[in-house]
Amino acid sequence: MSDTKTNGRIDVDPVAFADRLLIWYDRHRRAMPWRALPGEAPDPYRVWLSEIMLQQTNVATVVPYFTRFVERWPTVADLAGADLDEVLTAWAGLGYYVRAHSLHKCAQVVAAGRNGGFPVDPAALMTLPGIGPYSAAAIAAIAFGQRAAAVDGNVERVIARVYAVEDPLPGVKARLAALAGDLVPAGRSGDYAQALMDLGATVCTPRNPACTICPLVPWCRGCRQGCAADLPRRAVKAPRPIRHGIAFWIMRRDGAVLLRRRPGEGLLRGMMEIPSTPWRDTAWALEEAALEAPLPLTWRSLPGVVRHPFTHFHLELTLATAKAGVRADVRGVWVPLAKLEEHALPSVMRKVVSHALHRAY
DNA sequence: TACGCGTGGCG
DNA sequence: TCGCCAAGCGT
Repeated sequence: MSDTKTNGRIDVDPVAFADRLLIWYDRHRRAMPWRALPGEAPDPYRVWLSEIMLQQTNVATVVPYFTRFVERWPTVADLAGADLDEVLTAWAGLGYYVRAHSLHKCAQVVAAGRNGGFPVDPAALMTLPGIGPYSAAAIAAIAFGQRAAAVDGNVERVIARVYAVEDPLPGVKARLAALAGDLVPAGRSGDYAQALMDLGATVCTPRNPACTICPLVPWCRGCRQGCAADLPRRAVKAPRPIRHGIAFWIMRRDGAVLLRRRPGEGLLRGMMEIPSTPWRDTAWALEEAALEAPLPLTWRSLPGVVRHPFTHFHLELTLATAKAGVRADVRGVWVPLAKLEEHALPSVMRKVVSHALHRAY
């Protein structure tokens, strides 16, 4: 037996656990643009940038964004010197846009600091915008070799299975973090953090975990009990309501379309949008919606609906279109069709553009 | 503590 | 098609 039950708690030997995991990691290490090669010193700027982008976001999605960012802004000082709107435009499509605001702010704080570099320990990192408990620990471990437990969704899942924790998330978060903290080895902290996350992403997956090839099987109570795939348990979530709106696709005679910037707080903060009615629980009639339009024009409904799922509601947008004169005076910015990509349009608004272009004529 | 905050992939 | 889930943070 590799573990013993004591006081209802499984006792895992941390040294053997970490050794086995690191051997697996050395064999299966996946190259990623922000990862240093073995023996190479990591770049804290790239580690930080990747960790912010990877918050609730898959590796495959992040890679092209990360590459564009470091090509355009190779150092934290470069990023600090960029305009916020440039950063928002480069971030467009990645989601959770408050991260882009925090990223820019954090770069400015760090670049203006005494040594122009990132702080080294988790507590100091936590004081920076956009860096919470997970990111602070991950950056400290990966960039600076500190012994810190980076506990993300992957690690929570692995730990819940190893210890067969039946209590549901999010209530059990603190306990999982404590268990994870007890297992962090003294050496190779960065490799250990990345190994545990890689294992969660590729072997100890949410559904159909590959227990037959898992290096942690000797210690995994969830696997032995056959309940690994059911863990971690989660509290039931409230159903997402549907909200409705009408978006106004306004084409000027010279071929430009009206965009406007969303407020600096709330959903899609600071991003550009096709103007629309407020998004509410009931559908809009066109005559009623016209009162919310940026200009008093003659509207025509386009067939079809643009659907987009947000975290806490589903949006259904229909489109109304109209033509405006070149002298139309309105709050917003007129953008030629060919230049829409140069603006910070979130995915839902790209869907609106696509829908309008396919249905308008 | 619980909620607001995007998007894409997968079964 | 749909619900779940992802290298979470801020309030």
